[in-house]
Amino acid sequence: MARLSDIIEIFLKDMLNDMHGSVEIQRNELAIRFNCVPSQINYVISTRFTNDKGYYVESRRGGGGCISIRRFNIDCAGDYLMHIISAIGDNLSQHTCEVFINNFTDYDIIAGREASLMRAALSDKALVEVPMEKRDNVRAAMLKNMMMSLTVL
Amino acid sequence: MARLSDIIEIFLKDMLNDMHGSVEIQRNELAIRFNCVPSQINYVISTRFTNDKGYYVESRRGGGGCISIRRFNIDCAGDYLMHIISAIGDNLSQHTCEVFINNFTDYDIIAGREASLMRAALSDKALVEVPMEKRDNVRAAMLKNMMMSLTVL
DNA sequence: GTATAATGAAAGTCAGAGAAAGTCAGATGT
DNA sequence: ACATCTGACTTTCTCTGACTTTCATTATAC
Repeated sequence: MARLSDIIEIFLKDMLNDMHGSVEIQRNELAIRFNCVPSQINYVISTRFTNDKGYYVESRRGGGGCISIRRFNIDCAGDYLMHIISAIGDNLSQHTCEVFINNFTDYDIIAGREASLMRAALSDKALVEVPMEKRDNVRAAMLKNMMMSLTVL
Repeated sequence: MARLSDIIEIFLKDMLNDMHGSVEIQRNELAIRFNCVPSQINYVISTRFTNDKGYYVESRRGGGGCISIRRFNIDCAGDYLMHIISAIGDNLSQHTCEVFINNFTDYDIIAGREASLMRAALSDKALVEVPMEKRDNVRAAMLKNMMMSLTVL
């Protein structure tokens, strides 16, 4: 929507695509371009370009400082998947699942319909009959299992 | 007669028709337009745009937040799917799921990868933590939910 | 000439304000 | 009785500004 954060996020992601997954920006410059306070840039980065969304961010302060954003290179989807699978713990909230699934689509590991299927399977609605205290546990097992099934194909 | 909820319901459904089954609204804006409290919108949505009436509702809070309503696509692959969905009972063994999934692939309703995702999600392995007596029940809910999600896009 | 101090130009942090939507119990209407 | 409506309160997300930290460059001291 008209959220500044979303606009900046898209701007940076487009930039990343153009630059093959690695950009360097100046915080103040970007803030001026989008007519906001510099710390807004930090907000966008810390909410949208986190480590577990597949980004690596570095920065340098002082004169001529800058922020560099790199996207993990996942040319081998299988490796990435295995990495994720092992990183998934034993409990996953519906919300955390969403984050994972969105990443997978961002990285073209799964298609839109596949994402809907996964969301549908993992939703609280589908799992309503599973006792609360087991639900996040079941979700973790399901997500792992589903991701596994993709590495085989 | 002419209850506000009905008026808002009709308004939203007209909007859905105009927008090919998918709208985004702002709760407060709508409340102002109909001169009611914002929570009235929640009431309308929760009573009229439920999942089993064929709608998907999502929302985002915070500045620039919104509510999005999508209608299942009942005409395309929909009729057949809806038929299938209603044919699925309340209990499904892993084996029965297999049969369904194989049928879906045979009739080109789902692709190969989609089938493996579904098998993975519905397998006994993924659902091992779900108590035995609930498992077939959960499976039915999951399969229905997954098939539903396909009718949207 | 080298070492240190001062200056300025970045980026970082964090708490708080603001802007939505969600919840729920109770009042009201039919 | 049941559906509808309201308002107070909660939660989540976004945005801002004051203040801090870090770095590079330039000026000063020896």
